[in-house]
Amino acid sequence: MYPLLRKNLQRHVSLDESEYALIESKMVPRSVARDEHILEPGKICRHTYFIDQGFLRLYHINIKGYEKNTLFAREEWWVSDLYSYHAQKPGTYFLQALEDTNILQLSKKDMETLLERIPRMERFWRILHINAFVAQQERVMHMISKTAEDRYLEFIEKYPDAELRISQRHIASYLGITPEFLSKMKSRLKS
Amino acid sequence: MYPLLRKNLQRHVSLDESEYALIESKMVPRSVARDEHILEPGKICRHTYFIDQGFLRLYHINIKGYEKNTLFAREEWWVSDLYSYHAQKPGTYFLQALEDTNILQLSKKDMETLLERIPRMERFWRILHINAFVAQQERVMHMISKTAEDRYLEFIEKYPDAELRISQRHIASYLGITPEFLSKMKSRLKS
DNA sequence: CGAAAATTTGACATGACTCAACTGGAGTGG
DNA sequence: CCACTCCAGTTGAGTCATGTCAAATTTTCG
Repeated sequence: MYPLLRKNLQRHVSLDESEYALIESKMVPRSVARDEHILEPGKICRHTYFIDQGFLRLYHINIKGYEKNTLFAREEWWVSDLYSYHAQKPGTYFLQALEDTNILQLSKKDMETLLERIPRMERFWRILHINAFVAQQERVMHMISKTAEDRYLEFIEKYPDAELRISQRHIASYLGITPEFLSKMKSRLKS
Repeated sequence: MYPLLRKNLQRHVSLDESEYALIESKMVPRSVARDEHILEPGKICRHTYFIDQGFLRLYHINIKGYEKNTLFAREEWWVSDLYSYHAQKPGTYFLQALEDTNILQLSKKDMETLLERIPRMERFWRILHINAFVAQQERVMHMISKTAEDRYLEFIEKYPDAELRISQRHIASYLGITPEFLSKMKSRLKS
């Protein structure tokens, strides 16, 4: 049914057919138009999302009123406002589609069911969150020890298609710099 | 045996006596002198550590040769070079005691055993890593959207005892600024 | 007490931001 | 097919936040 989802699950755990079927039965497909918001601050994040096709950004608005991208998510990524989802309390993030996107959503309640009925799912989520934590930790490390230029170069190396799919101002916001400064950096790099 | 460990486990899962006993049997106490290193880059992180008493820092050395603190860990925290521990590949971090410290260490192999014999442990680690991820994500958010001064004020509010236990240059490194600049900021804040 | 390390202070340098003007597509409607 | 608007991106001048380096001072600890 959802080959990309299977592939993703198989990365970390092996499941039998009936387990796959159960998981797939809980995943609700949904299509989201470009620019549409899936999540807004103050609301409780009731689902976690698996991206089958497309591109999302998780962002917040800082004290000065600027949008700041916390995280991009592409095909085969899971995304949600994890605090809000886990605690079922109002969240702080926006989640928005940057392209027309197809997601599979899993409610908190169905997640609990899956965790009860398929114990290996605990393992899957544990590993997923370990990886997510490691990635965030690395990003913190880069923020505190690298210059904006290094961070940019690393970003385009790590996500080679990013410049095609994400506008420059979103990349700048992700890197923690202004779009103007990114533009200047790029022209400096070219020469 | 280890009341703090029990308290920590109870935060997220409920276990029976025999399960506690099994867990405690795998935790190996170890004391670490101030300034001693538990972990160094290039080595495989073979244990995860629970801090019973004391204070550690996880840090790395950046391209310019400066130490950069990625994370502080105090009593009741679990810490390791998570990537290295999980993948059992050479890591990139130093882990060092900032005070005389008592830790309980759990080897990767014993961890696997615990996960097999106490399925609820998967849940425990999943939740722990969700929380860790959320905390790191928040830190990234602060790095990209707040000034150094705001980050400092937030830091001392969040860790009121930090200034007593951690030297200023370590705090500066954690915040991503130089010790000199932190010093200037503090004198500005006083007036 | 004395040496080494941590912190403070100051002068100067630079990375990164702000604001405003300009350029150059990508739609949209006539 | 043109004129128009609307963004995103570029460029430049001036400014502010933070870094660098070196010297002075204080604290820590053997």
